[in-house]
Amino acid sequence: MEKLKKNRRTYLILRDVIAEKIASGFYQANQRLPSERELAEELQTTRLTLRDALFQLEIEGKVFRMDRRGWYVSGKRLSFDIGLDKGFMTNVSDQGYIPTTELIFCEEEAASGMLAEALNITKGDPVYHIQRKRSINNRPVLIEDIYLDLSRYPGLHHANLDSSLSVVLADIYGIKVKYSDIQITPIAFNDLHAKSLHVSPGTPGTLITRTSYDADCKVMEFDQEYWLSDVLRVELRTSNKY
Amino acid sequence: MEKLKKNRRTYLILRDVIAEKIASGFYQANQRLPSERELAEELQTTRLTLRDALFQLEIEGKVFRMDRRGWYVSGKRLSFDIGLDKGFMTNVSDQGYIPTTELIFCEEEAASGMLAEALNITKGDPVYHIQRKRSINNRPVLIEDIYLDLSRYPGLHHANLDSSLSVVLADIYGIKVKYSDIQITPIAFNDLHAKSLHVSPGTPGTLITRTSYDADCKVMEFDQEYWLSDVLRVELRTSNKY
DNA sequence: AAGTGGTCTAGACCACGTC
DNA sequence: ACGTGGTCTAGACCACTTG
Repeated sequence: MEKLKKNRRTYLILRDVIAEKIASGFYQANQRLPSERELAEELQTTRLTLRDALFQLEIEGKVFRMDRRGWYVSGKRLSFDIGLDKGFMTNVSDQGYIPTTELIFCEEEAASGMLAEALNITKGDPVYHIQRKRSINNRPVLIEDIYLDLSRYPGLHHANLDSSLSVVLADIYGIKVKYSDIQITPIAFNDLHAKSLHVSPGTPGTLITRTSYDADCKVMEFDQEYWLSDVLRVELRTSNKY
Repeated sequence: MEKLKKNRRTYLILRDVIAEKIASGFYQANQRLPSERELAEELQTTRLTLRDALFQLEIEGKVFRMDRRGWYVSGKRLSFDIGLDKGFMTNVSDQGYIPTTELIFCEEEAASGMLAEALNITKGDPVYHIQRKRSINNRPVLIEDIYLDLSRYPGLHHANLDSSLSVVLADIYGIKVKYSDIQITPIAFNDLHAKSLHVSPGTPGTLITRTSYDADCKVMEFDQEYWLSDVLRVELRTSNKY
């Protein structure tokens, strides 16, 4: 590797060099890259400049980090059709990946003002808060917070929450989603959520917020999904309004 | 400003200090922050660490950069309801901001393979390519590429493309959008698009791709919008499927 | 012309993951 | 215990924007 020019966007050149090695298959999907010090030496540059190049590739979704574990080559993005209510597990396995869900906690708590508004209840009312971590091929890719109006779902504590919640609500309570209001916001992971996903605080994320309504147009659940941006592509078809 | 501890995520502390000054109104929306060197001195740190803090705030959407011009405090995000086909101009002005559109170019070109597929025509067929830059309160926030099957829209060259394209298509050709297929993908700005928006290459962006269909379910247009992530929140309601 | 942000150098120590 | 990535220092020059 010959010496590159100084002070002239070296990191963009390095970015392209590494991107090319990924495109050509020299580095394979999900493979760990050599250590930063090795790569920097191989490319005749400093660690700092090399890291700039890797950050670029990270934002582009071509590599990802596991905090303090190293850099890995990203796989294909998950295509997430938000109009179908397919659920995470089905959606991921349909695309040939292995999904897993881990329940982090579920507990009763008093509704905050924001939650009360979202669930259309009174502040301080009991809500059921479920937090789950979901992975694709063993890589954690999203943290999900689900909030339910506890008075609507007596005995929910006993249900198995590792799989699809909508199946549970349909089977036990006979309640199905009619439609949902959804917000998609680009965000940065905060320190807590970042830690859960083994990434650095500030990693680019996509927050998908969903308020689901049942056949009576009553709020069924309020849901916040914090996705790592590089794994995701959202798809949808607008409804026909004519 | 007292001296902070070494080697201990100083930049996260600095991030919070600056975020607090923004939240408290000490720094107002759209105001330019002091120069990096000034801020670093004021906060008793190095420019590099200070920049780490600013990058964090950038990913969080709390500040933004104009390339080589400095750091600015972000305003409220634009809420973009993707189900309504309100159009950029109306949408922005409804939320109290001033929208502008600048035509960068429009030209006839031969369809690439990808385009031919999207427009359901044959590779090499003539397409009309329109590129526009759109701004909110004078800040450029998105680059838009529109592709049209030229054989469907004879004489399109003469139309005024500064305003709404859908209005043009409806008024002149009597064609209206029935539904659209949409993809939302987190991306990084490439060097070209970054330059157009006065941001650095690699700035986080959101690509919204839209294929619009008319009443006969024929493709009307294919559209790629490259948004700066920090200005945007996408909203939608899933269609009722029961 | 001055000042700014953008990039880069050549180191260093720390906390954590892995063995 | 070792190596890794994460963070930080104290500079420097360049390209560009602004006055």
